[in-house]
Amino acid sequence: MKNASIAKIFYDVANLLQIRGDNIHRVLSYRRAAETIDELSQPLQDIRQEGDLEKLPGIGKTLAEKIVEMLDTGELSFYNRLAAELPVTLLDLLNIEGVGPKKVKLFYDELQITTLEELAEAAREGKLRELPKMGAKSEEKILRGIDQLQRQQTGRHLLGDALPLAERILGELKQLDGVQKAAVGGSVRRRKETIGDIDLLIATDKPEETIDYFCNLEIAEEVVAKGPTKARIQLANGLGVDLRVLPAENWGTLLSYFTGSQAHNVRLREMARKKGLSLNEYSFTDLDSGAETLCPDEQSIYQTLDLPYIPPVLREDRGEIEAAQQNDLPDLIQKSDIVADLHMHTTWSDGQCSIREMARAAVDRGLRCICITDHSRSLGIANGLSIERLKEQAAEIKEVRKEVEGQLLLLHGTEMEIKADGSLDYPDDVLAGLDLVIASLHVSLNQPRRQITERLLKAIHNPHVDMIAHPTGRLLGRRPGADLDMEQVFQAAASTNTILEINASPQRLDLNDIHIRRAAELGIPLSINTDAHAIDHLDLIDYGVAAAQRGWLTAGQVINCGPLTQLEEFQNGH
DNA sequence: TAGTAGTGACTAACATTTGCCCACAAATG
Repeated sequence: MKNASIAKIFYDVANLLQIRGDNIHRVLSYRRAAETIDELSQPLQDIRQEGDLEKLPGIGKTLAEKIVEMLDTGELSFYNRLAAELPVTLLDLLNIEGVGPKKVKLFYDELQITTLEELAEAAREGKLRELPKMGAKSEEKILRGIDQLQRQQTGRHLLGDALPLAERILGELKQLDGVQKAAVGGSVRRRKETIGDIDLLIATDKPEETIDYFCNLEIAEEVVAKGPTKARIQLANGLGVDLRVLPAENWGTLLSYFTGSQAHNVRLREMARKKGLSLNEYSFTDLDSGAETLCPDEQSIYQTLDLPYIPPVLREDRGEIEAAQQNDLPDLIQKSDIVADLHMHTTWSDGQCSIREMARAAVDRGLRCICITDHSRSLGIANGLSIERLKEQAAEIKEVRKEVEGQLLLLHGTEMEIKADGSLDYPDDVLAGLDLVIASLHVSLNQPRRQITERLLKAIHNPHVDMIAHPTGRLLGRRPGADLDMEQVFQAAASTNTILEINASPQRLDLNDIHIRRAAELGIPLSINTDAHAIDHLDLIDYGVAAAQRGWLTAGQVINCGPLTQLEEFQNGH
């Protein structure tokens, strides 16, 4: 049984217990365990074999036993008992905006409602308004919520879509009279690969005008909530946008609160309480005297808690608080550290620009080195290069190289197919003539775990292969990526000193943050590349850098960081 | 339920706003 399925069952158990009205600590325990499992980089089966299940945070004797049961039998008897008691379709109702465990229980107890359809019907017939604490407005809201759910508009959105949108809206609000500070918060500020909604923060002395303006934005399809300090709108694409407005004196606490993550905030607030303080989005309050301390910036919050500043990308309660306490936070890689982009395409295969155009664009962006890596012959759909055309391309690269000499190191490589049978697309003697060989999986990504893992390991062990691009092949929100045994992949990459790519394309971000961190722990060389198919794509490097930061990387762990010596040393070693 | 105490019991819980119905549930980080 896979980690994700086990986590799902724990989430379901937590929700069923909550609907049943069970002890909240019990509920939170299951939820915490599910979150822990979701973030693991290794299969639970492996951890179990090491006997380390109970070492995982939030997992003790009872939950470890339940994990073992699921690994062995594929099911959980405790869950089955709960499911016999309460219909599992009740869990679907929790996905409706405005419906939580208490309402679900109310609908079930009073009207025997168990499914979305039954709830919608009861709402249309006006039965819900008869229930205590319900009314006509709640009924309408539930119908809207169900409609939205059925139009599939509640999923997560790509950071690559949300970030530009957030900055555009913020840019407009910044122009308003009275606005002193403005920022994007939430998971967008933390640069999570996907985001649930956009959070915007404004410090102003004219809150009412700001909120009115926000609620009347052209793109606002619906105003979901509107109060004196807070408003929420919904856009046509289903994306929710929250705005929180406070005076500038509350800026630090506001920004911190609205940046999250929730888990990080809870940790900070617990620490505050241990110091006899209460922390909220307005200030610190002394629990004895009631005296308030304002924080004009985030630094002063961490200072009050005796911590160094923790950058937003790390605020996930994945050990950053402990690291901060020991003054052991990583010196995170920055975009300015990147001097090379080692994976990009041209019109020779499926790119939109010539070698010359890509080279000039790289120079314009201050890069010192790029590698042209068009697709190989078997990827016909992308106009992959035959051996003959690869040689012709080498000649053109030689020409352009002269033009940019002194400004840019122009390398000639390939993004070579690892074919479905595990063989490589070019023979060794061809590979030997290239500056950099990237190997990639594009086809037959659905092969069973053992087969596709073996296929990738074979490529890693080929002495000519320098790098594996977008290792899992996932496309965010579209396909999950190959079912690889990542631990085996990491061990092989570590032993052969093969680079693993952090593909910066917002659709991929592959490796992900958790895998990045694990790979770096094992000393595997990493490379952040754009996989650009056009000049503009070179700018997507920001997303790759953000992913690397979320994986706790320093510049020293990334091969395409300056000076170029790191790269040269690597090449000499291969 | 997990963790810490010390082998059966106790404690742990962040803090807010909004909507909507009339005191609370849901949602936000």
